[in-house]
Amino acid sequence: MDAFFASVELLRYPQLKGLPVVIGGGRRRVDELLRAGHAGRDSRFIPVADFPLLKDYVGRGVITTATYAARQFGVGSAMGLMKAARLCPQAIVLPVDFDEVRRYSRLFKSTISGIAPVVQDRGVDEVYIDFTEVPGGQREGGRVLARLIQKSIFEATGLTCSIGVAPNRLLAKMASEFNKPNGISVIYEHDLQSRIWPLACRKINGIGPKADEKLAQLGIRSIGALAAQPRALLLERFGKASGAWMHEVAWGRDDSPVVTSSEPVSMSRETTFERDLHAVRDRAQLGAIFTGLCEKLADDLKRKGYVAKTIGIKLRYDDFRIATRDQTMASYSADARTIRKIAGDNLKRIPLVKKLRLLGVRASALAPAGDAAEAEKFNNKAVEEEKMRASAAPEKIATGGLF
DNA sequence: TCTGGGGTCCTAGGACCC
DNA sequence: TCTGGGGTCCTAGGACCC
Repeated sequence: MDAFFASVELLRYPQLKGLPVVIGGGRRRVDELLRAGHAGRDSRFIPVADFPLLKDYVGRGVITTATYAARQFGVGSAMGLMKAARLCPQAIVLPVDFDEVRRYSRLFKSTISGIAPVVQDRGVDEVYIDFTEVPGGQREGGRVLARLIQKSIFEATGLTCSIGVAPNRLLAKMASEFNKPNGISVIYEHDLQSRIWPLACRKINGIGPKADEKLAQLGIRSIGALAAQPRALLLERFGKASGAWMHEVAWGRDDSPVVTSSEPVSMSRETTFERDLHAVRDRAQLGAIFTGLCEKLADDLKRKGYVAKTIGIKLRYDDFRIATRDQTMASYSADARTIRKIAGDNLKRIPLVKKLRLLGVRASALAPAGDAAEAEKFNNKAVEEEKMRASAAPEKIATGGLF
């Protein structure tokens, strides 16, 4: 989806069309700003630089999405809002409306599923679609179906998207960037040299800043240059798995399937404080935040019908370093007090000398709530049986084992 | 002027088991 | 004086993605 979060807001406020708008986490909501002295104007649309309480409003937020008009000024995703305000003082900042975003997300995804059922979720604003078995999916190399999907999404939501069509997911993802916004691009296998190889390595989904830097140090800047490397060199520099993968993707090869459903691996809640907190001096405040996170996490688990066996915590110090601690419990749980207890134990295992910036709680080793109850019963039964065996034949335990 | 929140996957070492 | 070869599970950290 094109500039998804921002586009959703433009549906609501069409008068903002063409203006630089950025969506990001503001700490103060619009109604608070009204009270703060903007009653005479429509405070929703006051340029960011005009806020007397700019810092309070944007806080430590970052940009989730910027409209294309805002991108002209060099602002973009993941940039701090304070920095964005300097680069583009006339930008209008709106908070993220997650409910609305999720609503449109469901809407565009169900529109796609109605046309092409093999769809893989890739977050709120992105999917992979398998055209292979869709009637007409091969016409004009997939362009006809892509056009139909684009049109149907626009009719259902009023939102535009960009579609890349290719023989595999890797190339389709890159192709989707070629013609933004509201574009379609079709890539064939024989386009590899002319259209993929000139691109920067960073354009490969899976090569991030670290790998890119390492490649640059080896003088490898384009995908073509990467493809030209001896496989052995990549294996040596990036390890067996990553090296082999890099070689494959540079040659446009990817046989990963479009996966239509999957079980969640973890759920988490985390929050960055308005100011850095000290473990001792701000103990009470920290404790309340911590408990709140555990309660939210327990809620999430219950609402989605999962229980967890492992509870983890994460904290970020004022110097941005991260520490995590995990603990696996004897049984599954989605209970807020249990989570709080285990998370608290985890926290005690981390030295808290520096100030903290972020605190998070994570549940992993998940199981569907019903299954886990069954598994638990089974486990208890197994444990009981083991005890029975042990008491029935203690000498076997004593001599034990193979020898 | 700093730098969100929610995820997945991988690696590497250690405990423990057969 | 010298100590295998599997396997699984757990933990901590890190890269990467939307």
